[in-house]
Amino acid sequence: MDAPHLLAGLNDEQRAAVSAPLAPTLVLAGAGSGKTRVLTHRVAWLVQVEHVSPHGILAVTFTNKAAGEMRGRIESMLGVPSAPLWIGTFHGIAHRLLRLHWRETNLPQAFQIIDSDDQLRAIRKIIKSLELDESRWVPKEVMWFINARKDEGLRAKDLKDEGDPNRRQFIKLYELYQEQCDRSGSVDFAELLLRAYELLRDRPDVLSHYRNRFRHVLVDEFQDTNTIQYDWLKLLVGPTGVPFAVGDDDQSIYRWRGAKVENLQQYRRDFPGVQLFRLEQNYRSTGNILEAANALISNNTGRLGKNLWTSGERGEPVRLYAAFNERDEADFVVNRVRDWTLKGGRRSDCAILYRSNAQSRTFEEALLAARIPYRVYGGLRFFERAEIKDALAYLRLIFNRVDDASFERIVNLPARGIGTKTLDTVRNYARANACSMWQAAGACISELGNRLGQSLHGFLVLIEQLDQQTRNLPLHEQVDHVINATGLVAYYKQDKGDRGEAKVENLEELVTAARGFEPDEAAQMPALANFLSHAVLESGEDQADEWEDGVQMMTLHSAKGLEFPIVFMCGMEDGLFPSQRSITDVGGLEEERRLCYVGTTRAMKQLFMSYAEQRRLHGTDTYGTPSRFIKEIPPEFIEEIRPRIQVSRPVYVPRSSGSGRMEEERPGGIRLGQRVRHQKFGEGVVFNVEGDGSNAHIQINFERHGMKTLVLGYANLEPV
DNA sequence: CGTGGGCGGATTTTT
DNA sequence: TCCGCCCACG
Repeated sequence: MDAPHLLAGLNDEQRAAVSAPLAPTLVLAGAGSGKTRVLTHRVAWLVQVEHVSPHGILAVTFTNKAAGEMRGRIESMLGVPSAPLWIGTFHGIAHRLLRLHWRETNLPQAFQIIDSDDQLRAIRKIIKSLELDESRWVPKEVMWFINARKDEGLRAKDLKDEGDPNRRQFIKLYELYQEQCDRSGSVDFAELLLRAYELLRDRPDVLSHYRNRFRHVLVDEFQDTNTIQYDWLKLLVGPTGVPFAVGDDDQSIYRWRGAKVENLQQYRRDFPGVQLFRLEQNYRSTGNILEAANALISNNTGRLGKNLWTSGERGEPVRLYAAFNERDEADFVVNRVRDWTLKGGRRSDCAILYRSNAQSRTFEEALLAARIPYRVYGGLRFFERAEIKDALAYLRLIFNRVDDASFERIVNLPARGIGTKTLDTVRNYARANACSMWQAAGACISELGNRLGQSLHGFLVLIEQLDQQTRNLPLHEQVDHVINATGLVAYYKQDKGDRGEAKVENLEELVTAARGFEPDEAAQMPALANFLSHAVLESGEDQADEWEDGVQMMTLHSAKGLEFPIVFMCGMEDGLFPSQRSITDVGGLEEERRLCYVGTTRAMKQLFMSYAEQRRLHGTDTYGTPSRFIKEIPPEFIEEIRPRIQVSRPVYVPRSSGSGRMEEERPGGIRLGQRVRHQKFGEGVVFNVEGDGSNAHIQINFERHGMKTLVLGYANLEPV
């Protein structure tokens, strides 16, 4: 039993994990320790050394990107197509199971996946139809409630209201929403997982079939699994399966959406004697960066324990910049990018990481002004665009008439004289008769007036015709026909300027996407249905231009799994990062710290951290203190580029651009943070100053009277 | 039926 | 400040 090429180039720990005996395994893989390598080599090992049939291997990831990467690497390693292996995301695998077993899970064969946007619309519609106040029953919160329960494996009937009328209403909404989904054959993301779990739980025949088939189950990013995903895995693996889990408790940053780091511990309990491997040698970052990261994360409690090390050089210290405000911070970053590119570096070697998307704007402006190309991750993706979703809605309705959400979306798009009144009639009929909008529309035509009835009838005929005309066409011609015959293309052509043009281009791109689409043979379904599911499950590339060499900008969350020679971690201020909302609870704070750890370990050669003393947030100036995470990094790893001069700075009068760094003291020595006394309001703290000289407006937080804005010249303030 | 102004809200994101 | 949503108006 040897396959030297499979173990060549691996370190001892990696080799041990790859060639581990066929028993439950856990690989704790630190950042940059070659986790994906171990996973892919393990698959190759199973096939080539242990002679496991690829047919018996299931590999699960969280993102399509990770799944695609793994598939590619495995194919090139095995030298054969990886089709017999099941490699996919949790949702993708669950989807495949449901397609194969729709009968056993009481789904219509034509069931459609809906994305969170559609889900929110559906929930909003239900809240409206109950005539509930949307400000009290916030659709987003209801959605969050439903998804969180599904992620815990709970149906509405499993929930008790505990005498809480609020909770009772939420449960009711959950129930109604699910009924609505079942009626229209829609399955949301959480439902995919829950149904797939119930399928295995309730159907012993199905369960034993898959247990026999998939003896080897490999899971990536195990720390990100939620309850239902873990329960599903456990069920599938059963007493005889061989699970191989890879994860890093220090990189668990999705607790807020149901991920349970505890699953790592639970796994060790559920599979006693699990073989544990630690990958601690880091191949990515310099010594300084690594030690800074280690020091930071050591502040967390309950870690499984792991210390990254590198045999590489110490490298440069972490550089810390105390910016004056967010524009100064952006200028600083731009200048460092310039330094790098002047030395011949690529712009795409540089990554600007921030806590929240809103922070990207300042950097975009600065980069734009400096004419440095950049790419922002996290925008709208292809299949999420309105025009694409419109076209898909037509296709979905053609495929599945009872899809009410799609019906409502396009019944009057482009406008064909079907207004609120007509729709109300149809909706009422549908509700009264517990039928679909489609059926209701057919029944309502006669009772509507001549004109309205005609319009509605026209729509029904249109859909029927499209179905007839396109039924036997290849997928891309089907799409092409639909976007033209419905008038969608013509409709968007009218849109003013570039926007209309871009939308039409996108619609044409949809045809191209359909042409290049390769159906999933295993799922045994019509190409159109397969394409529609694909569109939801893989919402497509970001809109940004990939081909251009640009500075990369993204949130800390989306940076996970990536690496860059130069990393800027910006907005390192308490309240921003860690975010205000997480500061009050320990678990939240520890998760933010892990996020900081993730950011830190993205850097290969240089890491810059910056914070702004003054920042415009939600339209008002705020004054922050440096993030507590900065203080958790021992000073020997940090070099301050411009040390802060004093704790409470003299008031600064902003000049026209962020370049000015002049500091002025105001008459009367008023500084931010200064305690002052006012004749009428008593004592308070200077919170903000805007404007010049004695005309300046000062915002003071008074102890007894709260926040007041006063004019300096008249306020007669006395420093305390 | 489409647009503009007023209003409230404002982490993180994948599927 | 900025964005998205709702309603009122043309």
